[in-house]
Amino acid sequence: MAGPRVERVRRVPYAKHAGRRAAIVEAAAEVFAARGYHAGSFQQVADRVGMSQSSLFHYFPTKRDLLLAVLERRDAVGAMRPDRVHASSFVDEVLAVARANTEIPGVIELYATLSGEAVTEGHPARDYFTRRFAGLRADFAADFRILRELGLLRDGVDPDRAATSLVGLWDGLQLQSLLDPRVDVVGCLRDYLDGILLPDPEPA
Amino acid sequence: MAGPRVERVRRVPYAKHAGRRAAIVEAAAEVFAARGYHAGSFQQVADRVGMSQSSLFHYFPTKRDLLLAVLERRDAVGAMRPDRVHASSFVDEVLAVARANTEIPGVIELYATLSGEAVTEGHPARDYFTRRFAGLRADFAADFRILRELGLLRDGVDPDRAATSLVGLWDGLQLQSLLDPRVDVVGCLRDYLDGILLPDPEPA
DNA sequence: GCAAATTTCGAGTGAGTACTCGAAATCTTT
DNA sequence: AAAGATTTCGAGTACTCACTCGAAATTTGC
Repeated sequence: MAGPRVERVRRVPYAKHAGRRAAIVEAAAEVFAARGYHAGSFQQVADRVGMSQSSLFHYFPTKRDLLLAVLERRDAVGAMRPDRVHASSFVDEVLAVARANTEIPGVIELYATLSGEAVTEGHPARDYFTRRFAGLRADFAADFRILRELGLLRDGVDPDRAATSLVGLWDGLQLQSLLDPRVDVVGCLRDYLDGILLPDPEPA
Repeated sequence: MAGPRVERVRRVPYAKHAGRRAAIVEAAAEVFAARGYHAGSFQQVADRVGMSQSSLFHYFPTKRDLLLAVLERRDAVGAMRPDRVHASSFVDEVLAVARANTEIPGVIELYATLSGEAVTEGHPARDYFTRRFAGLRADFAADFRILRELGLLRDGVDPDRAATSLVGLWDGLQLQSLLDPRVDVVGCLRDYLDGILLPDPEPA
């Protein structure tokens, strides 16, 4: 009797696949950062990565898929929090991330450009940014609650509102810094945090 | 002898002109607010105002011109500061403007959408937003300096940095509020101002 | 009421868009 | 090396874009 008909499904895609895909996502991130989602085109991404437009469609069937891949990758990269060990405090950690963002070119542009576009009708990244902002607010609110437990939060400061403000301030400062590099994102963030937090009790 | 050849230049355009133009600008503001500059089209504006696309070109020779007219109009409308008389303080005035923006639909969308797009390469509104942010920072910095003179600014608060932060916070909060209406723009702004200003000295 | 200026529009134009398709080239496994 | 799967690309599709042009309809000044 004949063996069972086996659907041969490729388990490992060709070796090139992952590398090509990564190159495309990176090129797309650059294009979207510089021109925005709507104004950036498949052709521009193809040119930058050195492939034909139709080859791109082999990896990403729609422009929307390409955008979502870009956002996913950024999350993955951003998840590697810098120097959590060396950060001596919550403030240090926030400022370290802010400083890292200003130093890696393209990150701020990407988020500033896309978050603005994302509020338009039916934009594919709208959901992503809604979740992202909500997540950041929740994370910071939790941090502030812990700080309050530790007696490090100034009286009368509401953790949820402070979290919302911190996220807003951060984003707004980054946008300004794109139009005028003299804007000091890190300095202003430090001012804000200094204003709502109490100094560490000096070890006698 | 014949009279001098007079170049007849129309001084007053046809009566319809101003009204039509205003209607177009308003329709364009709605389109740009909902879809952004690049994604919004002449056709959409024409449909909304009930004219043919080619008629629009009679009033605005390029899309860029239309965008600049929209931004100019918003400045003109915004220049009518609400209730400067009834504002009992700097804080009240800022919060009144913030509240007004949240209540007039379309204003926040327009600025959030366009300011994000404006940081992209060669965007026609880039210059506008650069100037606008710089102007707001200068205005608020001047206000904070006056408040310091009056002894109403908390010690250690730098007027310039506070102005930059206020503008950033305001913008960032508005963006968040578009994606989640529960975000309390006015409340967070009040929190911030309360944090850097001193309470009025009670009249004994 | 008449001539001139303005306003309106239908019908394009060329360029660019996301995306499809079929077949050639390349890679993997056997 | 042969067979099968994957990757690549050239050519094309249907569509939308900002914008042009020439001529008809309308408004204005006289």
